[in-house]
Amino acid sequence: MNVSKMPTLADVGRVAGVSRGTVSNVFNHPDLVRSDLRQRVEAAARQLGYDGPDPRGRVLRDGKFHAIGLIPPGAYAIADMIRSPYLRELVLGVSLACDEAGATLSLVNGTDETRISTIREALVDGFILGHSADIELIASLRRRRLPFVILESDAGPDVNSIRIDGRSGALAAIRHLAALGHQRFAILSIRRTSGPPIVHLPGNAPRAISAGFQLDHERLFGFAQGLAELGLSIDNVPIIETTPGEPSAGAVVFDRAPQATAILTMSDWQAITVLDEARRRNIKIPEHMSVVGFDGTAESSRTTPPLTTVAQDIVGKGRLAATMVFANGAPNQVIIPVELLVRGSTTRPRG
Amino acid sequence: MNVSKMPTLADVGRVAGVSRGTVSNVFNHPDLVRSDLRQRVEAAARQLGYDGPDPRGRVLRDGKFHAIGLIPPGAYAIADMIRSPYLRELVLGVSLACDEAGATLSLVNGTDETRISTIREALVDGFILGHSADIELIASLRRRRLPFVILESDAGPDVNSIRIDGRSGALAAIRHLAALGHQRFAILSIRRTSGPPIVHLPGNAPRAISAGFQLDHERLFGFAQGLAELGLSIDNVPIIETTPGEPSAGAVVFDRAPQATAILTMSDWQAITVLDEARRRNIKIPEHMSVVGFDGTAESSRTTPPLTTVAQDIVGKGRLAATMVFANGAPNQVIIPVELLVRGSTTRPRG
DNA sequence: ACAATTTTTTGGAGCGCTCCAAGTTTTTTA
DNA sequence: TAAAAAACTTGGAGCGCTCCAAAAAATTGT
Repeated sequence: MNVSKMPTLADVGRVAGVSRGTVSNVFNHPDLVRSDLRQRVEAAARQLGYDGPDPRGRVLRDGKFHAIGLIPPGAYAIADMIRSPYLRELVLGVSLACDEAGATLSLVNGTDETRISTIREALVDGFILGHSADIELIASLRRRRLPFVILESDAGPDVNSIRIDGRSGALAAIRHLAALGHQRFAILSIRRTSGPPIVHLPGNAPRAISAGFQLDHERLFGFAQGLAELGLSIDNVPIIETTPGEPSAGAVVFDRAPQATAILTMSDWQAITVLDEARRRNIKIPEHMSVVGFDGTAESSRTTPPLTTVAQDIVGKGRLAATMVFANGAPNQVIIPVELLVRGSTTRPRG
Repeated sequence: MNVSKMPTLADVGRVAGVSRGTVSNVFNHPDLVRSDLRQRVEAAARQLGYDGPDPRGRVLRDGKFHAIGLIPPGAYAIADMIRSPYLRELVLGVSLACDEAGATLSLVNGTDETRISTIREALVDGFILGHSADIELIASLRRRRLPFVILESDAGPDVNSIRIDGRSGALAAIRHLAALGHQRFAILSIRRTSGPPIVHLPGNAPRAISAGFQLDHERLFGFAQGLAELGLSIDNVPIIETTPGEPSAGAVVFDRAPQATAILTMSDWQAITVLDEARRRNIKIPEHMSVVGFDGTAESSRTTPPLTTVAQDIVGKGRLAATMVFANGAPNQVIIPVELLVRGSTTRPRG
């Protein structure tokens, strides 16, 4: 369309009768330029339709993009980012820190296959990596030699990571249910790969629930500990792995674990699907079934009934992650505390 | 941290004993390079820890960022992007098109004040502008001479825009309610500035509802037309302007327009707040009150009851917008059709 | 009025890359 | 085997910018 080349600093300088450097100063350090010259330059810029230094040149010269890349977990790229209440708040936190730092937030897209090349070419100064941190991804991040932070996945002492204390949270959830008198549980865990829910019922020993995220393992460990305090074994608790956002998660748990009086989940998102399914089946929550979420998202307080959930400061986590990337300091592993919010979705079991 | 400079094409060339150009070819046009040389170069790259051409250099040379900037409407920047069901689907659509084009999606942040400078400096090849297209913003987009598309706001024949046929949608909504026998309506419109809901009751003439978005005006026009067909004037219908996401929208409409039997909204998001408030007040939807949403978001089908709503292809709109930016062709104004989805939130009025 | 000091302006260097015309080597053809 | 054709490699140019040391201009002090 626009065949006419964009004017450059040099063009403006030529028209104003000053050097490139002075024009640059007018835009970047106006206080260094005498005011009459400054006005001449500004007039020339206006005349040429020059709107300030082109970011392309600046990028090369400064070596900085002033942008941060957010790599979503899982295979669904930005779709999940949008659909998951947890990820939404995370994005919000990251974006707030970016705002404050005058940086831009780039959503790094692509499937598992293209993601590595995307990482190599993304126009960012650092990355925040969602919770599916596989070896190859981390290797490619290292090669790029940019600061990065991994969430909910500990990649060792030489890598920045931020995690919640998922184990304590899970433990607190079980203790809360135990105190209410629950004895029969079901757990909704996260399936890493796509596909229908995977159902692990007691007796299907040995149960291979090792393919998930580190996030799950930690929480399952907490559940196991809590169950042990009750004299129960997690091996006798049905565990159902569902893909994030899988709408049938609720249906599967009601169908396959009908004896449970309380359902523990890995996210508010999952818990919400359970609530939805319960409504569909006319199962009253919490009277017929207690449900515990995870994350403490804004959504969790708006459901009917409001969710009892293991809350974390998600926005703060996103903020902190971005801040760590910007700071680019020594590797650090942060653990964020969690808090069990007891709300309306849990009560004593019937009967 | 990393004091050692990153290796460059030239460094790799030096080690491999070839020229810069050949190394560049190895990474960008490997078929042009004899295989023995290619392997030598690859070995040298590996040895130096060179992970491919630095995007910074490429940006300047190619003049392209391969990225698109999404400027959210309103003052809340990315927060709204995350909270609004409509914007979420829009982001999804844009991101899908970006994926296909191998481009990155940048969320252009900043408040109204900083947005102009952000536009000047964003590392993108074009913009998609949410529905709050003010003159100054458009002027600054023009100055940058990058392709851009405006959504839900017609800025004239020399600017790309995509809009839904909001008037027809609004008309269809009224006709549907009229066919059910409704006579008394209330309208939830969108307040452009922040603050509590603004209530326009009949009699408060002249009603100054002119400060909103073009989006609203069109729909209000459609409502007015439909009301006229019923022999009614929109001047006798309460109109309440609420900020997007305002949780009290529902409360205000029930308090201030108690005589209505049907509530028309500008978004599913608003309609959902009405549903929430109704539940809180034990007002049965649709038995006690009919509610119509706008947008046809995924959320609208999951509410209880599912929303009757004026649906548009939001994901497709985002996709199209991105495609138009990438194509950078002659200015074009697209109007997307809408479809009234009649679901559970509307029925004949009581009595 | 002139030197010393301060303020302002200049233009070379270089950020890392890719294109491309020209040069070099290898392969094919007669 | 030499010339013609094809395949491959080279390195200069230049993308637009900002830094910075040095030059130039303006101001101050005596």
